[in-house]
Amino acid sequence: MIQKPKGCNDIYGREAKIWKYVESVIDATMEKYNYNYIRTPIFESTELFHRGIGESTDIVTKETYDFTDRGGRNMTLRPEGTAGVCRSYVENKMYGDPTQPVKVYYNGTMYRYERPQSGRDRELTQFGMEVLGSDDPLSDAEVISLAVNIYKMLGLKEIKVNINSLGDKDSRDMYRKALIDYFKPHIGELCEDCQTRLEKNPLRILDCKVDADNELLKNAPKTIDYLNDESRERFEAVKEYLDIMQVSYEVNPNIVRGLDYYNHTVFEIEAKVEGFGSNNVLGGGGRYNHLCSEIGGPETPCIGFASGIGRIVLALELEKIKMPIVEDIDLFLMYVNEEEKKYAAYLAQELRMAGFIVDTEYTGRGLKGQFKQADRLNAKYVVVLNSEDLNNNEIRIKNNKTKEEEIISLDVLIYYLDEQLNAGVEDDYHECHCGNDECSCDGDCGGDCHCHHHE
RNA sequence: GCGGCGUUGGUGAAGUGGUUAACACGCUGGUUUGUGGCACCAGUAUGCAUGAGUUCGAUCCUCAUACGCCGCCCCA
Repeated sequence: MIQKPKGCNDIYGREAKIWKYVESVIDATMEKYNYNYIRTPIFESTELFHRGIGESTDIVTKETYDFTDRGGRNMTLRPEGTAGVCRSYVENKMYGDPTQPVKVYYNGTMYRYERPQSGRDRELTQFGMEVLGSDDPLSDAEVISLAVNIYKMLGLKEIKVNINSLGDKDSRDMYRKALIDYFKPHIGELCEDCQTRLEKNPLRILDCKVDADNELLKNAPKTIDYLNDESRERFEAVKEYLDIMQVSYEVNPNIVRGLDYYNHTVFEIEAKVEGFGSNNVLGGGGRYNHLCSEIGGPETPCIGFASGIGRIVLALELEKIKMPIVEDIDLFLMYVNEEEKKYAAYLAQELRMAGFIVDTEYTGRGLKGQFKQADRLNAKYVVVLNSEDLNNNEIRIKNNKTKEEEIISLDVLIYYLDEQLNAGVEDDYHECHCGNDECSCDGDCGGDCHCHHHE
């Protein structure tokens, strides 16, 4: 049997409906913040990622899907979204648009050649946003608040923002040096991995799980202490805007992010979810003021965020969060003989065009099997087509919940269905997903609740 | 890239070196020749991830490969 490639997934059925719902919330929230959808290629020149992300880490050298196309060009399946967006910004000269900054969001598949494990696939779907062309701390705060609000609109509770600042290039270099100086005399007390990290990527030692309880780590120099005045003021401004926007956060000096291109603000957002394990980070991002110039564009200050949709879907399911997913149909059309089947074909079309969700029988089941099928599909109404009725211009329609059957004129079928189906529409149709326990909208906000502003 | 464990019908799964691979759900048909969801009856894997080997004989033992889960590395 042909199997799907390692680390890839088929998403279908109920899970697919959850995905579409999550994506619809993302779209709606992005729209409110005035971020425009952008689609960039799934593969790009290998060079884009090498220059953008940096050669230093393992990431680019061995963890991407590289291939040579028939023209001999070196291509790479995108491992993340930011580089492609920056390339597009530069190539399309968006820096010339009068409406700076450029605010965009994407949602697409990324590819990483890694050994799959919990919460980590080779093909994954991420959404993210980027603000290109602003160094204003307000844009940092806005990106963070937007990310938080998407999670909240989805109904996730206990969202925690961890924020840190790496400072500008000077601050970062100073800090890196300070870290090496600090750890070097104690190198023997670190785990094996950290000993190699010391030269390669000293910042990551702070993230180490093995040495997490090591006193050495707890007393290590903090990025914040090495910020120069300008960087420090900038970080304070970001935090102030977050306060004003009523986004709660925690300064966590161990957040460093893996990539070279980050500076100033870096952050990760985690959710406390039962069953999520230690790997509970939903997404993260940061400021990257030099990436655009690195790939040949003008120096452009940017900030962005990215988050895996698969993990969000998993979190929603684990938390058993109610979602407005349609899992039933309006009407199931049943028939027995060929004449009735033909009428079913005609009627299904008519009703669908009139706006109803209609299904019928395609596998030759008997009437008994068709009733079972109607139940499996959660049909609200069933119709058993009958030649005699049809000759009398009549049709039997049965409420599949109350089991009451009525014989009505074919001419009023659409009107009848419309009336019946919309009768109970006032019921608890919308669940409020603002994520605020104190919310008083009682679900009548139509999914459009802004009550989290009153927290 | 390294390591541990796993893979049995549509599904959940039991099982054993030896002839018919349990049980349950589901599905199909019948009892009921066009109004079901109950009940009863019947049918439903020449097949136990794939390939090779050991053996008189392999789903079971060995090895390899693929995929999965979980760690490590790395984490965008």
